[in-house]
Amino acid sequence: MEDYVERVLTAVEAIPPGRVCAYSDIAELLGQGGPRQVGRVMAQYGGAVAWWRVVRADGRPVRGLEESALARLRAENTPLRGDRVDLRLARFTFADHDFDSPRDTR
DNA sequence: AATTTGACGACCG
DNA sequence: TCGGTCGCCAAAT
Repeated sequence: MEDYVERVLTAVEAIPPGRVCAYSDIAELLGQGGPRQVGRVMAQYGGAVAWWRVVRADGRPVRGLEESALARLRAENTPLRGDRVDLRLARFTFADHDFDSPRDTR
C-alpha cells in the first residue's frame, strides 16, 4: 500500500522538466489501480514531488491548483496551448526516449 | 456494511 | 470544442 505511494512518487520524479504526464499513464506504468487512485495518492503525498508535471488526460492542469501549476509549467518551458498543456509535445510516457512516433506537428 | 466522493478517462451528441 | 454520462478503484463518511 505505502509501497504503491512510493512507486507513484518515484514515477513522478522520473518526469523530466518541460514534460508532463497523465494520471492514466502513471497507472498504466504501475500496471495497477486506475487514474483516480493515482490522483488520490498525489492529493496526499504529491506535495513532495513535482506534482505540477502530472496533468489530466485532456491536458488540463491539476484541479484547484491550475494557477500555480500553470505558472510552474511555464517556468519549465512546457509546451502550453493557452491554459492547457500541449500533450502532443509534452506527454512523457516513460518510454519515449526515441522519437519515432508519427507525431504531427500541427 | 452501504453510499458517496475524488488532483480521472473514454465515449457520445 | 464543450458539456453530459457512464465506468473505474480505493478511501472517507
